[in-house]
Formats: sequence, C-alpha cells, structure tokens
Amino acid sequence: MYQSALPVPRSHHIAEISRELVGREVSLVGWVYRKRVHGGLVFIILRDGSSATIQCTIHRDRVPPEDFKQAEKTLIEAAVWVQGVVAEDPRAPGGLEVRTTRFRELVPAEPWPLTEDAAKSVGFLYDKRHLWLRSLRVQTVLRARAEFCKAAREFFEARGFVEIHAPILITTACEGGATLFPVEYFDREAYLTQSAQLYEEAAIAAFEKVYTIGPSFRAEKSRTRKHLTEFWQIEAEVAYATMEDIMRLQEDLLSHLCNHIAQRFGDVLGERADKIRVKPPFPKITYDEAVEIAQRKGYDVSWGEDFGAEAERAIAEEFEVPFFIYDYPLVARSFYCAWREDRPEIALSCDLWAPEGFGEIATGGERIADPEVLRRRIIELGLPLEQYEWYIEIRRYGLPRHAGFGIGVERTLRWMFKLDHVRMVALFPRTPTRVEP
RNA sequence: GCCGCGGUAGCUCAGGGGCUAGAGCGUCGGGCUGUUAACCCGAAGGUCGCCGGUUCGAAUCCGGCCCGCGGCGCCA
Repeated sequence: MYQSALPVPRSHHIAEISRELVGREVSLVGWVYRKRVHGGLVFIILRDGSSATIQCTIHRDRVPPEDFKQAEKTLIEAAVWVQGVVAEDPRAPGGLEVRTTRFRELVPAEPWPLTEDAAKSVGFLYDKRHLWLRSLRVQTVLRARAEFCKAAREFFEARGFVEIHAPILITTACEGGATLFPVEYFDREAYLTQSAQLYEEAAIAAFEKVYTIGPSFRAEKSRTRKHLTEFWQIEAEVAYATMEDIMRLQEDLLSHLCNHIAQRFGDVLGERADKIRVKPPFPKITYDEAVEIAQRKGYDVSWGEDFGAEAERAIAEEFEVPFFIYDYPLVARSFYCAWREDRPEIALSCDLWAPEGFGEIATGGERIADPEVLRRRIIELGLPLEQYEWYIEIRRYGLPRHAGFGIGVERTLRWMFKLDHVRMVALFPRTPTRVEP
C-alpha cells in the first residue's frame, strides 16, 4: 500500500495564507526559520517551499505538553508540522500568525552553522552553499534564474525556434584553445564545451532557427565579479540573418526577459523594477565611439584591443539602458566571425552591454558562411584544421548567411538585481578557487 | 600569473615573545506568556592554517608552503 513520505496532513503552503483565512484552521509543513522562546510562549517563524514565512505562536497552555516540549527544543532548519488557526495580529511580522494547537518535529536539525555573524564571511557562506541556499535571499535569486530561463523559452517558442541540446563533451574549440578544460575520454582527450554555437550552426540547416540554454566552461583563472569557470548561456542561431537581425532579436529577447522579471519580482526589486523595464530599440555605438568614451574619461585603449576592466566600467556607466557596441576590430574576434565587405578589418560582430557600469553580457554576430573563406581563416590563425573539417563541411551544402548570439545568464541576472558577483546567481558556483561543494 | 589583505572556539573578531589565550553570537543548563537577530543568569567549547627556524620560552619574530577574500591581467 502506498504511504506518503509526509506523515501528517497539510492544508496549505505558507504563501497561500492571507487575510481571507483568518479564523480558519490550517496545517502547515515547513522548516524552522527563526525561533524565540519566552518561557511559556514559543515563537517560530516557519518557511516552506513556497518561499514565504509565517509566525507561529505556541502557548504552553494551548497545546498538548509533548507538543510544547518539542516546539521549545526544536532547532533552526528542523522540519516541523504545525496545526493552528490563522489570526490577525499587529505584533506579528506581516500582520498574520498561526495560533498553534498542535506541533510536531518531523525531522530534527543540528545547531545551524549559518549564524548572523557567518553572513560576514563570504568564503564560509560558499563553503556552506548547500545550506545557505535555504536562505530567502538566495532563494529569490535562484527563483529569478528559473523564471529567466522560462521566459527565454517562451520567447523563442513563440517565434518558431527549435530548442537543441548541444554536446558538452567536445573536441572542437570555439574560442581560444588554452581555456578548455581537458577531460579523459577513454584513450583520447576531450574537452568541456565553451559554447554551443558551432553545433547550432549545423542545426540551423535543419531547423533554420534554433536556441539552447546550457552550460559553458572556461578554464580561465579570472578572479573577478563577472567570471565563473562554469556558467550558462542562452544561445540562438538564425539562418538568413545578418548582424542587424541578430541585434534586433537580442533587443526583443532581453526586453522580454527584463519585463518578465520586473513583473514577477517587483516586490523585491522595488524601484529597480522600473529601471529594468526596458524596450527596444537599444542605443548602438561603434567600437570606435566606445574607445572615444573611454579615452575621454581618461582610459587608454589602443585600437584592436578589448577594453580593460576600468574602461569597460567607465563606458557602461555612460548608459542607463542596455546598449550595443558593434563594428569591432576583426583581430579582437574569433575565427568564425564574418567581416564587412567594405572594411575587412571590421567584424560583423556586436556585444550587448548592461548599463550602470556592468558591461558585457552578450556577444553576437554574423558567421563566415563560405567554406573556402572559413578554411583560409582557420589556417591563417594557425588553428588545427583537421578538427574543423565537419564545421567547414556544413558550408559545402547550402549553408546560407547566418548569425547568432549568446547571452550570459548569470551576468544578465547580476545586472537586473544589481548583485555584487555573478556567483550569487549560481546554485553551486564554480570559480578558479572553488569546485566544492 | 601579478599586487594587496587575511587564517586564533561552530561563526565574527580581539590579543601580537613570558601566569590557566579572551569577547560577542551560536550551543547546552536555568529563568521568563508577545518576541521581531528577544532578554537575564550560568556552563561547556581551542592542533592559535601547515612545516621548519630563532629563542630559556613562539599564537606572537623569521623563512617556505597551503587555503580564502579583494583587485588587476587573461577572457566571454
């Protein structure tokens, strides 16, 4: 016979408790978020999977003796069951509380290591990330990440894109070879993917429009607030598209994501919700104009180089909404990048930057569609031609001009919520100094 | 990879050649029927990151190493 893992009745989730339930009896299951004992009165702030909390009051003379004893002894993060009557009370946080009639500790907890003092230690919090993610603050960001990806799917599905899942184990480098994580693959060496792009390019000859949401890995020892060694991208690739088309697609996508998050997280975002309610078109400046801004603000950028951290911040501080930088020098871009016919030193490539000093969140552009041009480019850059034969071969069978982009999930959410570090957006962030827990 | 800061109780930190290494929070025991990170009294809790050196004596000084944090570089 089937037996539930929940040995007690549950009538509501905490998020469902409202003034309409005042006077009604409810039974709740959750975790002890805070506990305060006042002799014959115990206050327990309960939270559950609905990411809401409610205060439960347990009076010694209103519950069975054993129930009171359990309430008095239970520790933070123990799983408990509470039955009681919803009451309005100005003394309760949020104005509502549950006047408890029955209490049971379902699963005990040891003393909770994440004390208020522990919050001062970033290293300790990430050491205990498996516990820290129970905090409401972390939950909010992770929930936003889930909504972010859901909204992206809605966006692409409504436009007829096909979702693909590109391989994680690869042998063909997409960016610089030095940044690949090697993996023992039987008697060969393989790598963890840096991007789904090359595989998306193969798939557009089947579906015309594809997208993917998945992980990317970069073996760079970058100690910054915008780098993870394992991060997620939303990538899309479109047949018959130009750089301009792909810029429009990015504007539409990011606007959709921003408005979705602003609507769902208006309460935590406060005034910032309006700030991120952006709409197309976004400002567009050339690389040369970006260099001018940097130089005007006192940062030295020589043509053909990427912007340093300070210059990037300075440029991004000039804007209030996301913006594009296009007409990048070809030397600063990857091997697959197409270029302007009238100015071969200029790539058909653009970056999408978040404003307010945040900087780059997405890169996109048109790819080389001609097999011979691509071959020459690979040779010119000294890349291992044999590994790219399949990638070139796609182009020998009717591959039209096409373009695509990849937008960083963590970086974009970092900007939306104005977070200190991209690692706050990852369930278990991976950085050069951290692969655990 | 470079520069800087740090590692002392479960957590945050103080101490900076010499009695038994301290405080707050948390935990445990006691008290308290309206708290909001409750409060009051008491107690337990330590490989002072690791290795070596100097010294009568090292948590403390010196050298090396490891780890973490912040920034830069690299990079999407």
